[in-house]
Amino acid sequence: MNAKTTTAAKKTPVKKAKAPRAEAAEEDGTRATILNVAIQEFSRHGLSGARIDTIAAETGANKGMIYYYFGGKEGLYVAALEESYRRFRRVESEFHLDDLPPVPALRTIVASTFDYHAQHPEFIRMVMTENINNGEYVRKIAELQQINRPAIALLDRLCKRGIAEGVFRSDLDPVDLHMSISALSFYNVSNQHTFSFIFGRDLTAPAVHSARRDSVVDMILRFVRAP
Amino acid sequence: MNAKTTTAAKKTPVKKAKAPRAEAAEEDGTRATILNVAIQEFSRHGLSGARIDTIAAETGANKGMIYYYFGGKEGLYVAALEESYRRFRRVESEFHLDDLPPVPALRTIVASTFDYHAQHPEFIRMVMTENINNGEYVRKIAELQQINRPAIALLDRLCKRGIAEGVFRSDLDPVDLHMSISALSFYNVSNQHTFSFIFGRDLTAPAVHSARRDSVVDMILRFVRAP
Amino acid sequence: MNAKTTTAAKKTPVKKAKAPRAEAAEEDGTRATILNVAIQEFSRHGLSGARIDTIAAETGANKGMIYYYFGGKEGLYVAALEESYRRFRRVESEFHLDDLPPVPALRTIVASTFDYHAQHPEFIRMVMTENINNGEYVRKIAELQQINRPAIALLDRLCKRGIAEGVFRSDLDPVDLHMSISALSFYNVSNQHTFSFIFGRDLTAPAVHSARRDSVVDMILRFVRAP
Amino acid sequence: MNAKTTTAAKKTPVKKAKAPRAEAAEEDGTRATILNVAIQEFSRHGLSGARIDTIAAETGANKGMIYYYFGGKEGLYVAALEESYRRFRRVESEFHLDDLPPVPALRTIVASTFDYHAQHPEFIRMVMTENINNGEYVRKIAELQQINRPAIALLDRLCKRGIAEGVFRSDLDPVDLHMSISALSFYNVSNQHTFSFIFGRDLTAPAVHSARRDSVVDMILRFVRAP
DNA sequence: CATGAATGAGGCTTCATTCAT
DNA sequence: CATGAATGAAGCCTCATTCAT
Repeated sequence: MNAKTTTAAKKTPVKKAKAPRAEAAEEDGTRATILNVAIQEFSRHGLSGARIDTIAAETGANKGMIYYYFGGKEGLYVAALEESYRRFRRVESEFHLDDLPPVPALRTIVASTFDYHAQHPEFIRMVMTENINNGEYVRKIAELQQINRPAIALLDRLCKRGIAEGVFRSDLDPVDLHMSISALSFYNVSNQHTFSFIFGRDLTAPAVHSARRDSVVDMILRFVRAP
Repeated sequence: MNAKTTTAAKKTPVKKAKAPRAEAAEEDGTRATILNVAIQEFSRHGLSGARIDTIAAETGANKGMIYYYFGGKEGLYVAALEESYRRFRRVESEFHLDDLPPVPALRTIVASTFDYHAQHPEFIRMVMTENINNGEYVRKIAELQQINRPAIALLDRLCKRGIAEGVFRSDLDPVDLHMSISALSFYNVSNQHTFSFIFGRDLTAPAVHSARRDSVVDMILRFVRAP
Repeated sequence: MNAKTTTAAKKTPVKKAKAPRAEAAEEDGTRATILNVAIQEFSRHGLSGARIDTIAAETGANKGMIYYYFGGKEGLYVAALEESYRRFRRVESEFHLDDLPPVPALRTIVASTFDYHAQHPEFIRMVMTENINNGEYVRKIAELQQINRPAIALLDRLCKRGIAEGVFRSDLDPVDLHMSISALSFYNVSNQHTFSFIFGRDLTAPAVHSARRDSVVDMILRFVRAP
Repeated sequence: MNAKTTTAAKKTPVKKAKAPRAEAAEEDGTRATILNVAIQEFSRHGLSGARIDTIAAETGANKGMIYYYFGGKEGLYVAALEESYRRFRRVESEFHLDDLPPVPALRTIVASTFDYHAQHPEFIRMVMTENINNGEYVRKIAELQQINRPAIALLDRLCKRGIAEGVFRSDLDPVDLHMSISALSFYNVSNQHTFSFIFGRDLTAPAVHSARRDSVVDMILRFVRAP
């Protein structure tokens, strides 16, 4: 069900996930190269705008390899989407915030999340693309919930700690909080082109970026603070 | 040049904005019908995923009419994008908040904006699509800044009033505030498919929607409140 | 750029001159077949009148192959034009006139050139077509001057020899002479349809053809003869 | 049989040659304007390359007018072709050479013809185009032979006079002579683009033009001269 | 595994022509 | 006569996919 569930599923044998691949995909090898190039291409142009030819050309490999490893365009897209999420969420497991008091810890999370979004536009664009696709392909990634769980878990622990210490409001919902942090971080990247043009404020300029980050951190902190 | 950035733009007359059309485009007539259908198609599938044939078929008109009125796919896309913005922003001019105190006024703005985003996913998707396109086409819409100005102006007046009355912090930036409101409203629509799947929370469910709206309103109000 | 001067030439690889083709193009293989058919089609209908679909159909190959090998209609046209010149000029290198006295040698050249034009209307028509195109495409053929050099070189040697022997006028210009021979040979083919109709003289009739050839040979010989 | 003999002759009523037009077409009025523009367009791009839209646009009139006056693209093309011939041949009737001795008279004819060709590339291009069309449309112009008769008649009288005076060879054929003069004059215009590029000699440069004219005049005179 | 060649469906666009007013 | 709008056929080109080697 990985590749080729939608269109023209007639003849493809779909040898999925062949080759002794480790879970990490930044390894070398043809398969990994294709995946890296695919993430770039799909994030730049979306699913329909991406070109198999371009991916093959930039990979240096032959087009047949894409079909061999991923079964087709959609299979490759799903793999690229999954890998994007995987890389993006990997960072959260690297936070070690349990030694920090809740407020500085949250401050760190928000600021880091905000920055990390800006540093990974290809992930933001993959997610935008997938939402344009109505999430049709993301549903095929079985492990996706699991991949994203740590992000919520981290906030959950922090909320509990902050509430216990009396510095956070007691009615916080970690998912809701995660959503706010995500929204404020995501938008800055996802809408940067239209926003920049319309309001004449270049969101990638360092000063603008950090002012906005401060504002976002401030907003979140005011939101959670106990009355 | 607005339309026909691609091929053989030499001889095509591309009679843009023909026909005595009023600024409103919800009128009938072939041109208006095409535009309405195009907004649906582009917002559903993006620029590269949209199909001229589909638009023509659903319009009931001949495919050539698209070229007659809009010069080509890109010309039509730009027109659809502009019209989307125009319709979306039209609502703001209908707010009459000067009689309300600043806090209720802002509460109204945020809640309305949040709801209005949810009610107009085709606009959100157009903007997402255009950002996937790196804002390449939005730049061709000369009046866009002007179309969006009232949104800022409204907030600007409100901030000044709230600050004068001592109920808002004195360091508010209307554009920054607008951005936060937009981000929190936008994300709920733009990322609904991935978010729903990953966190198992259907953002379109009325209860979820209004809980989230309350949270967003709350967040904005806490943010602006004078200390 | 050779091929794809029109649309979206961004990503197209346009692998020109692929396949281990020898300089001769009358070989078989898809590429060669397309080229041969294209020469017929373009010479019959000109650039704008030629049909890619017709060429593909007569080739028996898939339409995509034309784009694969030649990048597009214009790329194919340029290749067909170049190949036409190449074939046409190949004959001159097969003359071995150095053993003949100047006058018979020139007589041979003129008569052969005249006949050769009549036997290769597709070349004449390609050249006409290209002149209708203002020579826009011929300029893209880097080797064209080189391809045509032998024709002048042959006449140059002959003129020098004739002058040295005192049988030719001393003020001959080989390029001018070439032009006269070409003009008189070319016109008979290029204008045959209009001329035939207007003056009721079928230039392809053997008797008419050879009478005209004699007249042309005579004209050139009288022109070069030493006083 | 003027317009619409070939394609899609289904429904067109073909109101040919309406409007009280004089034989001359340089008059003003919509019909004449269309014809003038059409000569330019067809001579520039050939029959298949010419665009009805372009002609209409440059005429300033509506496309329907072309159909009204000429029945369609082919009808207009035939009319443009006829008018081109008519204008081109008009000049010959203006020669008054009976007072000149045969040799100067012929010299005048050749030089004038040569120059006149260079001054009327649109005529040369119309004739090229029509030959690419295999003379399919020229046959529909009933008066064409008659239009071209004076050119031969002029030469015929001159040949007879020159022969009678003993200055011309006695075996001259006026049609053959006309053909030689035409060929040498025509080629300089018809093949100028390819020739210029290949041999690096700009045939439109005044010095090149007159040197070539001298050569052509010389060639014809040597050809006719009595032994 | 890897490659170059081939395929076919479908996409965007053009253009001569016609129609209603 | 004149116009703007409409039509439909056909044109060129792209692209995911497959195949033979």
